[in-house]
Amino acid sequence: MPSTQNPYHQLQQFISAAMPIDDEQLDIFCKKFRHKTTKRNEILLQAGDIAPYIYFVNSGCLRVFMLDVNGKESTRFLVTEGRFGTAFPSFNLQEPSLAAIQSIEPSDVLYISQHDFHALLDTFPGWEHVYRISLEKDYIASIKRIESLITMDAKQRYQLLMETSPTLIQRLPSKIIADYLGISQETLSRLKSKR
Amino acid sequence: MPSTQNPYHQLQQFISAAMPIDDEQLDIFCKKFRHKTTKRNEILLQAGDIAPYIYFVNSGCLRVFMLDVNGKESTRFLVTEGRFGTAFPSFNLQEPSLAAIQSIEPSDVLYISQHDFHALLDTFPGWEHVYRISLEKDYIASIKRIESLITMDAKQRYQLLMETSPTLIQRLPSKIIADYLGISQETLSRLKSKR
DNA sequence: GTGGCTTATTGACAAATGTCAATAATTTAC
DNA sequence: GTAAATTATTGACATTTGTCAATAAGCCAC
Repeated sequence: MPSTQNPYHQLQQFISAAMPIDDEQLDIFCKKFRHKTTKRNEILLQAGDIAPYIYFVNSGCLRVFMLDVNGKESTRFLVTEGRFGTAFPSFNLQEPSLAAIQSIEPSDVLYISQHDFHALLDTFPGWEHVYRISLEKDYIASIKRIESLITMDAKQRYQLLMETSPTLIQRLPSKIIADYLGISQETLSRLKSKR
Repeated sequence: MPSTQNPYHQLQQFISAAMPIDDEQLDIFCKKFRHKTTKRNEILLQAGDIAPYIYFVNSGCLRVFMLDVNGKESTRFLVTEGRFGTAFPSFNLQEPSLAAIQSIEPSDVLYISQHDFHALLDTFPGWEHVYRISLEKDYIASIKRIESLITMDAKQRYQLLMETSPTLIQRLPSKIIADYLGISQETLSRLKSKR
């Protein structure tokens, strides 16, 4: 696994594929990120705190989830290898987060503070462009999720997820898949058994 | 109503408040947009077509909605005065749209092609920044909508909408509010009567 | 490897929401 | 202003999904 040798390898690939940048600048860019490995189920952000960091996942999986007063969890977002993720409303607006962040697998991540992240936008002319494109993609993904939630029933949403992200379903415990789909664990279990 | 005198007035306000720009440049910017008034229920984009335009609403209200095989409509997005809106995935990726766009009130709008819109990003240095900030806001709004859909029941979602957008509820037919909340018209009617 | 904890499955039932139909109220178009 | 169309409400019932509980299966830590 490359990340054990150079934790910045994947981020370097990501950035240099997205915008023209020379090696020296790329190094300066990446060094703004710090490196961390996490344990299974480690909490990276408590609900109620202000999200200080955005993460880039080298390996593993982060989960952004909410916990209601009855203890019911709802997974808002899942972040796997090669992707950025955080509790976005909190990170962006620097207000207390409704959601917590947890690494559901032992993970290898880079992270950068909100201040440094925004400083990159000023320092690297191409970065605002790359970030904007990335926002467009994330926004489209969230629109598609809204569509599925308002137009599909539980079974259709599960089938859609099987088509679009079969690896997620294999990889994650089904209680988390159920949370993500907005249905109960029992309903998901029944969907799976009844064809 | 200012828009009857100068249809660009509101867009000028919007842009000059968001980025430093002199009057001449502002004029060049705004003239990339064309002006149109719509009739009630006029369809601006058919589902299946590629969204050519993004709209800026001077007055009235646009609705981005999906229609399933059984004729059930689901409202994905509502766009009111002073806001940009389109069938975003289609406009951005230039692929056929799952959603249609309709002006549910007689409306006064500006519109610009995808090509011209992106050309503005190159021509006006500040515009990429303003657009990025706007994307962040829209993305956050969509995350909050996902949260409400996966954590709240119909009554809670309706109460939330009453708190955050009371004017929308007054202004739009309740069948559209119901579509937007992802519930049936009858369920919404019952929620309203039962306190 | 074993014990203990977490997760998954299944059943019985309850609650929420949808569907269909009939009627009432409202709005629109002319 | 009036007729026609659309929208809203309400009832009866069906369906979906959730909840609780019991058990089974899987997995993790030591």
